[in-house]
Amino acid sequence: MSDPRRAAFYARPVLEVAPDLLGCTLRHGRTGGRIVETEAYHEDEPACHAHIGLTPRTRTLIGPPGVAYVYRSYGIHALLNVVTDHDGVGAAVLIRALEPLEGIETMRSRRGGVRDRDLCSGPGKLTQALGLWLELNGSPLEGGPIAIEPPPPGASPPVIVTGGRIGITKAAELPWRYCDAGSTGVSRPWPAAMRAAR
DNA sequence: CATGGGATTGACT
DNA sequence: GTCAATCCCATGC
Repeated sequence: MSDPRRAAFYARPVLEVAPDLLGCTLRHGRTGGRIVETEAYHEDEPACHAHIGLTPRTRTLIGPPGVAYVYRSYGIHALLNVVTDHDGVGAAVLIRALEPLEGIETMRSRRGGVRDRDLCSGPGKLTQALGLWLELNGSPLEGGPIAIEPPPPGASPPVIVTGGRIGITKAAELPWRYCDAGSTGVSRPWPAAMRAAR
């Protein structure tokens, strides 16, 4: 099961889905990029929003898989997750970085003059570059405005390295961050295994 | 009803 | 390296 266009792709444990998304193409409108960094979150560990149970905020996260969970971070940024596992289990993959592929001019105008390599090199950056906002919370990833597709034919497969998750204070020791060591688009700081591989 | 804390980023020293 | 911006929502009184 490696085709994200099939619903069963998302109805799996989050630790399987998170690495499988590396190399796939994320699209919104005429903008899109190759997913090069993800993180897994699960209700059993305290860094996950769903750890506290069902609230208005966590309804999407705990609901059926295969939809987008978009929330506001630090009052400023929108962060994109894909919901995984079964209905009733709070688990999702945070999309942390892309390598820009399509609609680069549009991304540049939305991102205000940063270097091309920084257009999507962070979870808040990529939502801005793709024009993803909070209204897309709950959108299906099949037949909706957001699409995730398998790697294009001939694309080099991701070199997957893992590390601790970024920017959290709880359960940061879990190695649930997945990066493509072959990409320069990964957000800082790079995991130790990735620095060693370069 | 008041308060506090982020799954971040960009500007500045 | 430090730090402020900014707002939703969970929590506590």
